[in-house]
Amino acid sequence: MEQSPARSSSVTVADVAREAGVSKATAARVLGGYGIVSAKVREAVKAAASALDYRPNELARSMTTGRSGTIGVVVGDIENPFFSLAVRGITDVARLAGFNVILSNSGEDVAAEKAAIRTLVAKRVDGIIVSPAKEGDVEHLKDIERSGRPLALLDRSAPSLNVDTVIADDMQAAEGITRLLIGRGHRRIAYVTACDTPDHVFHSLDDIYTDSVRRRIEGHLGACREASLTSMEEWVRVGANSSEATRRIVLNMLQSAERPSAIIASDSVIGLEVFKVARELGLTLPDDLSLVSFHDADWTSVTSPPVTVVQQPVYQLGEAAATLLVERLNGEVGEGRRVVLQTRLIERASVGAAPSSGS
Amino acid sequence: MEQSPARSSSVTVADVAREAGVSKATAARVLGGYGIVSAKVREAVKAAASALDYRPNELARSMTTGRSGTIGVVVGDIENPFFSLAVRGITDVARLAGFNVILSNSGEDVAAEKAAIRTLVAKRVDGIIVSPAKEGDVEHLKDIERSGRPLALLDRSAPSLNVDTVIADDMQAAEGITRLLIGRGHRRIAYVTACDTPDHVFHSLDDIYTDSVRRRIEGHLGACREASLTSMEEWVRVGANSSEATRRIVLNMLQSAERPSAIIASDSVIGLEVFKVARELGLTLPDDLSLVSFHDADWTSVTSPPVTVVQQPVYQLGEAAATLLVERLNGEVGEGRRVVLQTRLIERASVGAAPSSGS
DNA sequence: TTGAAAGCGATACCAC
DNA sequence: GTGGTATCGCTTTCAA
Repeated sequence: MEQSPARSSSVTVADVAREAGVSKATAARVLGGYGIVSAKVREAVKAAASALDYRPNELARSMTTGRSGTIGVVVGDIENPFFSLAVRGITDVARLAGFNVILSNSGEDVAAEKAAIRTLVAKRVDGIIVSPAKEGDVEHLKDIERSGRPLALLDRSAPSLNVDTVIADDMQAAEGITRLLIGRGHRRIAYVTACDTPDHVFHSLDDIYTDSVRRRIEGHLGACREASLTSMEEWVRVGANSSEATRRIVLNMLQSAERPSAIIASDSVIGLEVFKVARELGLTLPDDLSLVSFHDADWTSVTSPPVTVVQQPVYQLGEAAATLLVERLNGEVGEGRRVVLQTRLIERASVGAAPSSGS
Repeated sequence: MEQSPARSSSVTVADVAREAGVSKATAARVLGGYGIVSAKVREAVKAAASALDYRPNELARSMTTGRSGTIGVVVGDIENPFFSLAVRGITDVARLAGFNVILSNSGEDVAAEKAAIRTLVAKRVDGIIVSPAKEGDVEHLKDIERSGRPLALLDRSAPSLNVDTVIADDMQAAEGITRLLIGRGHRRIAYVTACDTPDHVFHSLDDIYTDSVRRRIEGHLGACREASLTSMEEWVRVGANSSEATRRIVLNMLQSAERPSAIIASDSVIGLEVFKVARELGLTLPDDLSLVSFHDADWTSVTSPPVTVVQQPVYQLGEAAATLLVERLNGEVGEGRRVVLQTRLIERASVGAAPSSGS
């Protein structure tokens, strides 16, 4: 017992075959679970395998079969509850379908995303799911297709890519929020997002390279136009990509002479920061400031007041992306499919009427 | 351009070698970045490689070198902010050290954990980090060691395993909390944890198979004994492993005749549920109920009142585990090391004096 | 410095 | 049914 081989085992099919007194091919058949073998031989091989403590080498198997049983996932930040929930959806589906997941963080940086994908392809993953940092910069994603591997896009589409894509109806959601706010009398509505521009100022939609973010701003501005509100672009704030940056942006806005009466947060991490800053400044929600956030994060329902949010089907987003990918892996062919999941506005108590002093 | 090979590339070193007019071995040397090659030949090979759009096959490389450049991570639930933050710490360190991460969810189920580890070993990951579901059931973890791969334990130790382990000082943390509560006059202090027992009732410490949880309860009960409080075991509630279960347990306790005046939540997911139930029942924190939660989750600081928590160095826990593992991978040998990271009590406003009606 | 050839551990094709 | 053997793409002696 004591002398169990401390050295890496490396018991191979050949060893098992020898022990069982059969050929390597036969042993491989039972160990690999393919081909036809007599019951008697099968038992003998199995016995030999467990006696030797045989461990299959997936690497070798992958090399001959061409399938690694692994899918690669590249997201912006696994620490963000949005992505960790989506990843949970992906891993659940993957496991059920017999796949493992290699997870990479891009930090929303295209260079890192590129490197991650290069590695994933080198590792011969069977397929890849990515949440592209920039919809315009997708040459590396086309490479995936060229390598013959299926690709699925999560939460963000890329117009130039004809691949399976799963997104939420961000535009309608944003429209809905903005209409709600306008209906309550708000005119000075700020939109805060993590996406950044070179000069950290929003000029036009063309500045926004992250698809889901652009669709949201598009919906928001559309609803504004619809209500004949002009120059609302000035109220769009970009660059909230860390809690410090968000804090700075929000503080700045809220302390200026003409401060917004309502803020839309593009994700729950931003929403949380807005909530903190507002409280720090002694602003009362919703009397002094209205707040709506994307993503029904756990905390949004326990604050005082609880926060009105856009509930996104995050887990399902991951599930759907993984499902589409697995279907491709199982032979599905044809045009890239586009799945749009519905969001739902959950009205809580962070939205109130605009102060009458306004416009 | 149009006729770029749609078929899986499969440009191999042999192809590059041919194109460059050198031997396979030479081409492999420059492509693999090892051995000595003349500058001239190196350039020729590189040119040929990019002309052919050569993509290395890590699988084949791994098979000969024996290293896959991958580490496996098995956690209870990536969706839990505790683990997603720890995983972020792991992936950051791994990436810097040149490793990828294969992520598996065990769902705190030993069978799933076993299966995940089996797969990971089959895939020949270089090392594994796991947060064992049960400290007693670790035969499969010993297997990892037997396979010659380093193993590191995250957040939970296993006495029978002499491997690198990174944990927080849960026992002291729990002691601190309980002393604080007792000092404020509390006598009916409930402890709610996700860990379950066969009959869903806590009898003794031996029931608790998850190391970190046991250390916490141990600290808690120790502080109780210290203050001559007896039968505090009756106030320990197990089985809060889903929001529904937690809700049921907490509702039950809080609606009983003799309800606790303070609750300790073993993680932030439980803490959130306690908060929700308390509010639902119209209980005011901290007047009607005091609450302390483990894990300084984002929401704990924005509630009214904000919640007193044990701040755990979660990201650092992941970082440290990955660092220890990488060191092993780089040749470090010897006894398993044990790293204990300090926690810190963040006093906010969810703890108050016990109602005078008590004992 | 470069080349030829032997593995690594499985699968798969083709006879028997 | 079972066995022999080429093969996958790369690394790694060992000679030249």
